[in-house]
Amino acid sequence: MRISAKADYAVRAMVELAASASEKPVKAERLATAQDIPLNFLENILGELRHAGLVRSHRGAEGGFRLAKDAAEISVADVIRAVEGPLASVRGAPPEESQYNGASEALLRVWIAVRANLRHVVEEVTVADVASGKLPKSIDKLADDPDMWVTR
Amino acid sequence: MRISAKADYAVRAMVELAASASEKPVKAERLATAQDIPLNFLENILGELRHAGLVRSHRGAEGGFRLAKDAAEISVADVIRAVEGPLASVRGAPPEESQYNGASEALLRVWIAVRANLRHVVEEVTVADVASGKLPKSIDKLADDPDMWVTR
DNA sequence: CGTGATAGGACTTATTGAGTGTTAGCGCCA
DNA sequence: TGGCGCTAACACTCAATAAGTCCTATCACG
Repeated sequence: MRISAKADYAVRAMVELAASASEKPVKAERLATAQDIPLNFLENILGELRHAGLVRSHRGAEGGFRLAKDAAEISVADVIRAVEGPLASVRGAPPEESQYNGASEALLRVWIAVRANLRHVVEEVTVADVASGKLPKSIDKLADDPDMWVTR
Repeated sequence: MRISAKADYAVRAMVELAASASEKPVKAERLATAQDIPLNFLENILGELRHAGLVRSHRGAEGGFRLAKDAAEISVADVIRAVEGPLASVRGAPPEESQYNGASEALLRVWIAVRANLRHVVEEVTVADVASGKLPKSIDKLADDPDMWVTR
């Protein structure tokens, strides 16, 4: 039920990369200062993103990172999965692996529904959407409800 | 993005309490065996639920726990908040407290949308719903999509 | 008054988030 | 062509939190 710092940083770094979209690689340090992320921690994250095939890296003086594919092809969910593993796990494992006895049998369906709603958001929004500031209509609609801006 | 063991256990304990709905209090040990929860950890959780005013406890030979109010008046969100604090935080703080620079400005709206969709599920489902196995239609609809049952 | 139950800490242990330091590869330039 | 400054890559530490255990006081009822 919480979005980790790692996931937040990873998405922000990807968005920044998308915004600096040229053929020249972007240095990790520039990403760090632009998005206010601890540099060393960011390098860790970039390593995982590279491992997942979301970014390409280049060493040397003119080195840095660039997106491995078009920003519009990368969803927020892809980024989160790359650094955090599966979305919406229960006790660290996929919901369907848990055993629910008797009275709480229906709880599994609740967790599945939570996951479904979560996916609807993060799978639909792409890195390019965030970078351009233009979110899909259905997402904007959710975020426009003033009730959702209060902490409860 | 994960449901903690504590939250899962707490909801299951509440559901079990709702299902054993008589005037007699239910002993912690019975809840533990029925829902397969470590007894000592469960006692911790029940303490927090009591503190939040969701359950009433009774000591002594005929003691145990019972719901403090009607099961239909208690949402899953209430239970989770009692043991975990606010739903859907970003880096441990409410999303609206984070600062998003430049390119990632729209990201805040994404996290708000995530929170909104999360709330729609857990605020709507009550402990009574789960105990009876009859979830609200909108939730059932989400859980019926076979796509949502695969881990991705 | 004694049995059986909750109350509620204090105390391990494991996991993971967060951050640091070191190593090794690349490209330029002398 | 050989070294030097730049970069990513990787291994590692530290801290916080989650998960689970254990112990002792306290209370209620028969």
